[in-house]
Amino acid sequence: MDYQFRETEKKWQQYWAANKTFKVENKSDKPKFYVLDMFPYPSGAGLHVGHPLGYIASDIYSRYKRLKGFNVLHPMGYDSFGLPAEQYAIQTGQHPAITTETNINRYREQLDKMGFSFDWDREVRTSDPSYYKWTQWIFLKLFDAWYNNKSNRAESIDKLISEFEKNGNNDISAVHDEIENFTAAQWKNFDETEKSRILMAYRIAYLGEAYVNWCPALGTVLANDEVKDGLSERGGHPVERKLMKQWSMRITAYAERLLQGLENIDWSDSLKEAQRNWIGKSEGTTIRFSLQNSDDYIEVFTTRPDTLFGVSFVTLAPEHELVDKITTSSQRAEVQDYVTKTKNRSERERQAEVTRISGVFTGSYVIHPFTGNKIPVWIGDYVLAGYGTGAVMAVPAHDERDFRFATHLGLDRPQVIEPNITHDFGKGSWDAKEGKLINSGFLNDLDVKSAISCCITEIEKQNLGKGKTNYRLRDAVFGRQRYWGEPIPIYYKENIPVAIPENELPLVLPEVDKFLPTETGEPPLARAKNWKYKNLFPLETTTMPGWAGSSWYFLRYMDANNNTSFASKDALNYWQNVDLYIGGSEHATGHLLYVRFWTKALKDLGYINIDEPAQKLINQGMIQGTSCMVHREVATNKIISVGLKSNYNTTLIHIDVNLVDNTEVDIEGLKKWRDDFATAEFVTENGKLICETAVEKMSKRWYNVVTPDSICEKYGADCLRMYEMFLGPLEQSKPWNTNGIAGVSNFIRKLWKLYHNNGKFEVSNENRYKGRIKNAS
RNA sequence: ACCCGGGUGGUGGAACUGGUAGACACGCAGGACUUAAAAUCCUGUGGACCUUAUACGUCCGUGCGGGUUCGAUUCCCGCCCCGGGUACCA
Repeated sequence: MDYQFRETEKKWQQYWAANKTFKVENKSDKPKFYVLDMFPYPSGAGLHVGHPLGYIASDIYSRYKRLKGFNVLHPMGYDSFGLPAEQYAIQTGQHPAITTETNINRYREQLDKMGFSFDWDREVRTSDPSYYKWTQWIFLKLFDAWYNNKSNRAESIDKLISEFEKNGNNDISAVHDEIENFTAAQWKNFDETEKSRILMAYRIAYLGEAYVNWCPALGTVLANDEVKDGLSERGGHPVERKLMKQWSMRITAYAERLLQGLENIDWSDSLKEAQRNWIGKSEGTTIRFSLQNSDDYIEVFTTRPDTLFGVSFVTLAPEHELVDKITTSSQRAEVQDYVTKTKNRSERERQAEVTRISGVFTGSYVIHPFTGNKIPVWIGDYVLAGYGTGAVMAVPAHDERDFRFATHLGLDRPQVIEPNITHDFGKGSWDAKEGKLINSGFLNDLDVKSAISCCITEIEKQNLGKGKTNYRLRDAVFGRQRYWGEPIPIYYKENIPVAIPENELPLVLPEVDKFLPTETGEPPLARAKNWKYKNLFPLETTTMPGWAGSSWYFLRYMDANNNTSFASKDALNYWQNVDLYIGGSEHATGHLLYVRFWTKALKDLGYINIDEPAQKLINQGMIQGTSCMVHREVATNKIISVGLKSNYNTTLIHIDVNLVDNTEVDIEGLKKWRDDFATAEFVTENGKLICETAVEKMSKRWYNVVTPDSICEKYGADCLRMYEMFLGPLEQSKPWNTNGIAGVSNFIRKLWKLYHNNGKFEVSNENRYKGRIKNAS
């Protein structure tokens, strides 16, 4: 008799569920251990075999830790707000809540089959009002907070207001948007609108302005992904870069702490490196270039003030606010033409296509602060509005992008650094921070490093600018022009944004007739009947982004059913933070930065006492699909086995990977699978049709999706779990290939047989080898 | 374009700090057992050459091209290909 995995697995899965074997308490004499998986977005396609890889690893570790005497928190839930459900709703009219519920049920069924030891009593769903109530609550806490540079933490906005009342904002050192100075007396005289505007410049969750890809025809904002050559991918409508009011999060206030915090956590070096690069700390200085015949100036940020004497032009981003102002009448037509063309290309395209250099002269000049020379001001789309000041001082001899721009447009490339090795300045720039300064006035003969500090000192002395640390990290836009997300708990009283009192949360997502923007381009929530606070004040119509709910879910698991707080103090104190976090590396700079940010902010405000969400993190690799393709003769319906393909002129057709055993195609199955194969003629080798294989992303499109259910059905959950672990190092990406699974299945059967005789469990102390092997011990 | 990974037999992969490349396993082939099959056990298994066949032996081989070294999968330089990310996919 063989191992009957179906009965055995079913029996134990039912036992675990009935006895709540994996339910965990928030109190225990045992030491705690928190093992967390990145929770899934419940998509309509269900789980494929790639998804559970991390769950299997974490489940094994959880079980191990339990056996080692730990009280293990190992929960699971769903990141259930998101675009696909909304997109589906737009197409079918089906409410996203219904699709989401269906998908979750399917996920749960699949997860249960795999025998995970989750404590399902702690399940969370980000789209559930009992959950997003607290997401909204956290939003309000961040709305009522500002970042005090003196204490280096977020503090309550009340403290800031009382400081304004006492001393105005002169003594305040905060991370904030640009704001004029005012005294206590002035503050007291400001009206509500003015006070609101000023406070908004300080709040951590704030209504600010940000550039977005606005598509008037679709009435919505698009991701860079959805924009191609200034047109929307869907429909091909024009898209414009537009400065729009947007709820945002002042994550930049935490740039330095997010950087420093990496030192104390056990995450992979590559992941830390990715976060460091994303934060992009660079030290340099601002410099103002006065415009000729004008009081205006252009401010640039540079990390290379040593090359200041090598500036041969200044380049503005097409979106720069001065573009319109400084363009001379003779250049106006050309500039306008260029600006409309380029500023609507996505940032991605602008950076990616370095071969497509373009720029246009504004007609204006700035004055070099040290030489007094006239320097032309250009517009170029390689300069991004969102980074630094949206303007660069171009030093073509010592910056590669400036070099390309200058060469293309025939501009000067004055050399100011003499490299210590020979370098052909006709062929490229010398970017290295090495060499001796020449042609640089007071900087001559200095090495690069001393020149940098010397120049900053001089710039500050002459009040031309200020030494500054710049971060590439930008504040995170927090509003989305979408339906299926958390409503932002804000209403407008005479255009002043006001927080909804926290005891009135949750602000529940309203019903709408269609999941589309209104005719006037307002987000879908504007369609809701009477979307007003107290029937009077209009409510915010944008919703929160996908990362809102996932930025704190690890805390909710600690006390998932708490109605009076996001989690009790006791639970928070007991569980602290995640000991082992497993998830995909695609979240390296999104989710994993945001969750660290919220953790630090919540700590500052006194709600938790941990500084980092996860002590150890492992990125499981992605499991790719193995696609199968058959050869079909061009213009006929002959399917050719691989070995014979050289006799024919063929194209490759993807076929369902489930119809293939190794590389042999199940012809009868193929005929049933799609009509065009039913009538096809098959040219086989020894009666077999052999196909080609290729490694591709696992996706419906390539017919290479293998579901865990089908594997569990055929081989059992233990076999699936063991096989996935056997596939190779957890961190590495690897293609799924069902071929090897028989070996694991055999192993499990052998193991079972070792302890069973005629289907009965049998273990004895007798020496199995007694009398069979000489000198057996 | 930029940032982070990866590329080793038919397959998954191993090789620790520069020291016998291919551990371990899957698959495949041959054999034993069996009426037969399954299961189990044993043997072989990077490629080419030499050889009747073995043994012995020779050459090539870790994406490509160079370099450093007595010695390179490992270190350096320059490329190619694949995956992920690039801020409104999650």
